[in-house]
Amino acid sequence: MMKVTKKSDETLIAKRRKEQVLAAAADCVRRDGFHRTSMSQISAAAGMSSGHIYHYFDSKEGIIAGIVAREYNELGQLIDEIKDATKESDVISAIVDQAAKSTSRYIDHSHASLAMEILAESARNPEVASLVQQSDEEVFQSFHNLLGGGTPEVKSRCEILAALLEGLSIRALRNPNLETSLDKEMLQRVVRHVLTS
Amino acid sequence: MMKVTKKSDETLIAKRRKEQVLAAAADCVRRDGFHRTSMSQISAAAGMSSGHIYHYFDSKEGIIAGIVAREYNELGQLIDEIKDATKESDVISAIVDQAAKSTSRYIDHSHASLAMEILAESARNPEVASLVQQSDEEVFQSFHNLLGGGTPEVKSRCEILAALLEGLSIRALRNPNLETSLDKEMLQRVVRHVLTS
Amino acid sequence: MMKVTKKSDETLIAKRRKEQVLAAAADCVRRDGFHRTSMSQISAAAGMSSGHIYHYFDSKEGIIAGIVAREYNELGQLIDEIKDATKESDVISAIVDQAAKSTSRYIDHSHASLAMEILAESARNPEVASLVQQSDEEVFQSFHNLLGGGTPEVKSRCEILAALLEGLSIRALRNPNLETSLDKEMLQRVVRHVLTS
Amino acid sequence: MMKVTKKSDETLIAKRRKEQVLAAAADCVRRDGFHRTSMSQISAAAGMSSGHIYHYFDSKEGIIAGIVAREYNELGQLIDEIKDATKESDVISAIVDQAAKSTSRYIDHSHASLAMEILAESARNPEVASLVQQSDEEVFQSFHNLLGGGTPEVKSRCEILAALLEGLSIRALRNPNLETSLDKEMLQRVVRHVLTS
DNA sequence: TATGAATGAGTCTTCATTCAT
DNA sequence: TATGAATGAAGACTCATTCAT
Repeated sequence: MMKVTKKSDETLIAKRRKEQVLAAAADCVRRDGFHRTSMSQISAAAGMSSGHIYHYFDSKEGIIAGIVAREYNELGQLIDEIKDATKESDVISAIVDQAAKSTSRYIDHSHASLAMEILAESARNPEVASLVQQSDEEVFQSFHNLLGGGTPEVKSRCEILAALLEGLSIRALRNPNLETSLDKEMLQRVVRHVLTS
Repeated sequence: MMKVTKKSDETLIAKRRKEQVLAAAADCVRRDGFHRTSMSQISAAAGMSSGHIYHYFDSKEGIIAGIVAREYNELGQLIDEIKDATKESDVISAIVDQAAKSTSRYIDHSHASLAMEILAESARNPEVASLVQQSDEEVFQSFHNLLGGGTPEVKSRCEILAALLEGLSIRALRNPNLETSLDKEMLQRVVRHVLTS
Repeated sequence: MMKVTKKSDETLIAKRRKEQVLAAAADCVRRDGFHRTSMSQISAAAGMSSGHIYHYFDSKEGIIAGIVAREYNELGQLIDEIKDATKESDVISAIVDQAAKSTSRYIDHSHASLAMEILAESARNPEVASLVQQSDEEVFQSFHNLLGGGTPEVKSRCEILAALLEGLSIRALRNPNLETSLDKEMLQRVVRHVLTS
Repeated sequence: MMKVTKKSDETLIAKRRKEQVLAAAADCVRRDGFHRTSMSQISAAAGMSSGHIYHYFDSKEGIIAGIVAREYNELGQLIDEIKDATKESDVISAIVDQAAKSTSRYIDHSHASLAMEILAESARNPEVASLVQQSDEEVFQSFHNLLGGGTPEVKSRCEILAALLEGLSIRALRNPNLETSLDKEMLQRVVRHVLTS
């Protein structure tokens, strides 16, 4: 059911329209969750009739898929930033720096909220699951390359690092005072330890 | 709306019935998520008419609350196990051991799935949020006590440790091969480092 | 469906129990109306389990019938009072006096409320309708007798008088200030005029 | 909850659709009463899907409010007719004539039935009550004006007149032979007496 | 007699989706 | 392209009634 409509032969205008819908939908979902967001909410937020949305997306699930893809694009940019930074410092430091910078993003309620929504959805919905997993694989591939190949050891380090950072989103939801409890320098030292120990 | 009905003056039978409903509902939610689980599914799974469920719970939201509470009870037991273990070894080792043992639980798809569902829900639903946050506070309180009081430093260590472990659930959903990628001994070393560095 | 259970071979205790239920039910209905009054409300108000009510009444509709009958019994008493009064004054004056005394009853919100409920019900429910109509006939019969027989003229006077008095209940619901707007002596003069003009 | 949706900026088509629903709903209510009329009955009678009715009304209660308002509009027209008639005769006679003409309307089972339903509802439902009371006030205002101002005396005459006429609806339900029992000329004389005595 | 646990049909309401315009 | 009227299936919840105890 949930097809990501092919991007070929799409006019530029159509692309913009789709992005407009996805941005609006993502906002709604961050606020209310997938299941509490209705097509009419999305259409209102996107400034477009609900019927017309079906010209760009096959179904509500298609929009979900679009949101997930959109989310991973942002992650891809993170990797690129790290690559750029390696021109001026060693890889480890570049990653540690980037991790430090990302902390606030992971802790942000709005981000955490959407992340949980996507993960919960991926646990039931095979199509969302495969999207999530493919995207994750790509990101990790890039990451392994940065760290000199996907040896088992590097892979494990990456997983632990990712768990730690993404886990911050969970902590943010469970503990509203996380921001004050968490010592960011301690976190940074742990990150470095994970990558180097 | 969503009140956890008081446990006082409930007959033993009523308690069993409620638990029967909660167990069934938790299964459904793990499989399909809150919003895709209908009351009639729950009633079928619980072997009870849908109408009768309302003798034990005020609403579907009440059931959600029950599931959340149930989940935290299990966590309380983990803490107790750690306390017991401290009679035979030092606290740090007891925690590290318990963390190692818990790893597979966090990685378990069924656990991760329910956890994300609860977290996603808590991000929109203030009543679930407050339940989640209160429970978390209690658990952390016990934890701080084990580690000799809630100094800022200890608090931060605990947060980082929790992020790391709970983050494993996220990794499990994003990477189906996590089990093979993750070096558990490396993880154990990191856990110890977080607690002692 | 709606049978008035036979009164023969009922124990005295049973009668009291039925009355207890009817009194409770009438209160509920006055407050909430037939359709918004649940059997469990009635059972709570009557101090009796809901299941047990079915020993005395065949159905919820049977209770309605009981309430209607109960209401007319009260009306019969009014007639008796008039009869008594005719021993000391002429019939017309006795009626006018009784009408004056009844005014406040017709205006009472609680009475008006139950009356409308019964009338509305009688408009749909043939069994309630026949109960209402039979009772009304009986009351009017007595009334005609008081006034020297049911000649067409007397019948019409009675109808007009009844419309006027019962119409006060409608006015009470439509105008919460009826009590102050209505000049009771004017009303009394009109009543006398209806009977004598 | 029960808002009468604003009539401004409604398309003509929407108005017709709403009227279509209200007419259908009023029919259903006359036949079965509010509580026994289901939304699916209304939708069937209105020739419209049940879901679509919610484009025009917020809830079933909103439909009730609409029916009440509709009923009072008709009453407003009565007043207008009286005003027109005063150009050709004195006020009293105009009112007496109109009252005579209205008699059959008040006696009509279908009218009486809906009136009782509305009154019964207004006795429990504050929002219906306020609608009913406001409308009544407006109608009485016009009426007082016709009779040369709202002096206490005039007010009382109006109340008694209204009680008499509206009370006919009650009589119609209690006595199916009212039409033959009631001498309409006698009634007319009483009406004139109420206004002039 | 008396209870209240249990049922399941029925209610209002929402919402993804379609389609005439 | 674009609208939004229209559908109807599905959902949470209520409640009269039954029945084992």
